[in-house]
Amino acid sequence: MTSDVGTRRPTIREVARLAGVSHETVARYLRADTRIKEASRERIGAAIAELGYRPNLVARAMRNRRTGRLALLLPAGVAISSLEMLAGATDAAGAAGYVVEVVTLGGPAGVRSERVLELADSGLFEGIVSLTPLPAGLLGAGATRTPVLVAPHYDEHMRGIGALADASCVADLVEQLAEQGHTTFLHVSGDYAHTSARNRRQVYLDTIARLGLRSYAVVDCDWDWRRAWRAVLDLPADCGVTAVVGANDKVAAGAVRGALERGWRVPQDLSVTGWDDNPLGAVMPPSITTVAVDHGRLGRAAVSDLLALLREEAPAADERPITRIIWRESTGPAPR
Amino acid sequence: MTSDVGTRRPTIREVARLAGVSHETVARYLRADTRIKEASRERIGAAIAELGYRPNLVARAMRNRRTGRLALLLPAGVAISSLEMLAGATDAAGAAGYVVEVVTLGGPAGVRSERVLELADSGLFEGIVSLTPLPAGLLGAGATRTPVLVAPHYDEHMRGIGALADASCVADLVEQLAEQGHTTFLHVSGDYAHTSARNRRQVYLDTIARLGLRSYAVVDCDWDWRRAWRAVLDLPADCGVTAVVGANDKVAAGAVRGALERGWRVPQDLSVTGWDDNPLGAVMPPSITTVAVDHGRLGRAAVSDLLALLREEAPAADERPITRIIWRESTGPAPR
DNA sequence: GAGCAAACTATGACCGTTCACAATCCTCGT
DNA sequence: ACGAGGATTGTGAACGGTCATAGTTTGCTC
Repeated sequence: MTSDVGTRRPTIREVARLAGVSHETVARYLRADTRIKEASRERIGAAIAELGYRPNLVARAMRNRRTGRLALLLPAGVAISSLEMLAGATDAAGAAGYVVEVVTLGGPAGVRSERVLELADSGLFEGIVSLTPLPAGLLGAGATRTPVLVAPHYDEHMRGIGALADASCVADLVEQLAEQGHTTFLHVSGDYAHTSARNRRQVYLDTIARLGLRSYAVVDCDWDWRRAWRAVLDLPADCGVTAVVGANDKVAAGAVRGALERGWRVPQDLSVTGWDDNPLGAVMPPSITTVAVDHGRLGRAAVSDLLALLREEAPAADERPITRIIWRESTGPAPR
Repeated sequence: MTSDVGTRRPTIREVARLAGVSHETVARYLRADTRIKEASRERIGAAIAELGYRPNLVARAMRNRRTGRLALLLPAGVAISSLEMLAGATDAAGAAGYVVEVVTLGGPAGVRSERVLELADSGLFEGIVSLTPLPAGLLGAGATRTPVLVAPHYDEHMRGIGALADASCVADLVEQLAEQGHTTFLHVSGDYAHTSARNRRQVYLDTIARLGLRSYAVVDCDWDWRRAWRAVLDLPADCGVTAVVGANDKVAAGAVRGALERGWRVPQDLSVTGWDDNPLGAVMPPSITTVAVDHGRLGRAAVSDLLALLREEAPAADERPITRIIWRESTGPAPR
């Protein structure tokens, strides 16, 4: 096979000339058309091998309007929170014969919208999944000529919302702790600019109220473990708090650290829960009870929904919860 | 602006007709050619706005052979180890006006090579960065018509090699611990199928030998924290080990857990080091001394090198180390 | 107001594939 | 030997831009 960097690639017509057939017959060969004489088939195959021919997908896409590619939009400057989500998305796309392109969108909102429109009309993609919200105008019927699906998992700053901010597990956590005798709780929170942080606090407060429990305080930690640490260190000895609900594993670990530093045992004197299932949380002494979020499934679902949109089918409903509590050493029965 | 999903997009010629100029003048307008009369410019701008015209990048790429896209190859089924690396790659590409497409390659080696060739000749990409090694045949001069750069950071199973497996920091760790009086060490290792695990062990052993220190044992932990935990629990009381070098944060945390469980204090009785800078490692009591690896820079460098290849420039050398030790509470002077 | 260069604009081919349709080649039955 | 009709193949026009080149205006000088 002859080929060199920079050399013009052989075209379907050159293959055809070498094989002694018309270019269209070669095209038929390439699309595995069965109605080709065995003799032609062999000559074409030989010609392709000899020239090292490979189809030009750009030309094909131009004629076809089928590119086999989906775009995954991310706001620039903010890392996607989860690789699993990306992996899930590429998996789902791959299974359907699509390839995913990760495109980052930079600049102010106006510029970003403009780029989305460009992408949607670029002919490069059959569909677009955006992990960041888009201006309403872009989504109205007919605003773009390519289906655009906004995955309802992140806000414009890639802060989890929707399913990612679903805090219902907090209710389970509090309920189960209450069953183990805990009555006075403390919540160490995330940054309230994050919907997930707000929701966790709210469900915490609601559940406390619903079950007639007591919340000693909600500490605004801004995801910063030092504040959770400080808060636990500063708890009055008679505050009665026996359980801390953390907005994520980091603040939970901060709370654990504070407790240990003042001589409290975890969980004998204080139970602590986290969120995110950081792998180290399973190892550190004590290992941390946490909530695992199935990001991979969210990614797969986003792409599946887009593909459904492309095929004009109804999106597949998936009622399974994407969060799941993992009970570990940091929680136990209330003292006494 | 009139536009509907599925509607054919307006072409440059329709814009030209509406503006009363030739299609080529519109093309000049689009490429910001300055030599256009103000009057024409205005009419063209108005026509573009009215029709909602946006250029078809596929058609442009076909004529141009310039797509502005780079492919980033990953073996399917293996999650990329680091988002930062991906973020770095897209950053570097974005800065140069390119967009990165993440393509996963599945199947056995033969099929994968074939897909790489297809991609290289597809006309879709101006260059390809592969994070997984490719068969030697694909890389020889002229095997493909598109530059392919294999980033030397991962092996075929996405296990870190090259810079990612650089274990030279282990020498620094051991040296500094020796300066603090430590003489007898233990290494809790990773899976030796990983070059990084092998290198860390080797540099550990070499440094121990070079400095005339003693290695009590190398424990084959396979990245499993339970084995590190067990190993520390089972250390004879008189073994003399005062420092544990862990192949990553998880086994390090396992070692810490083992030490605490048998009543040893960390770092007063036992110093422990990890690797990877897991964020929880900074919080857990004691916080873990670790090695941070700058994945983002590796991603940026891979793309920069590819772009240099495209421009036929020499790749920019960057001699800064990508690893950096972060000293934390889990290490301290040797006891007594 | 003719002459000329510079500024601007138009024309038609071309990139590599697929599509729609037309043409040719066989294989039979009669 | 001939026509029918299926099997196979060929032809030329699209797709929507850019390139190369040629053509038309315009502005200026004398």
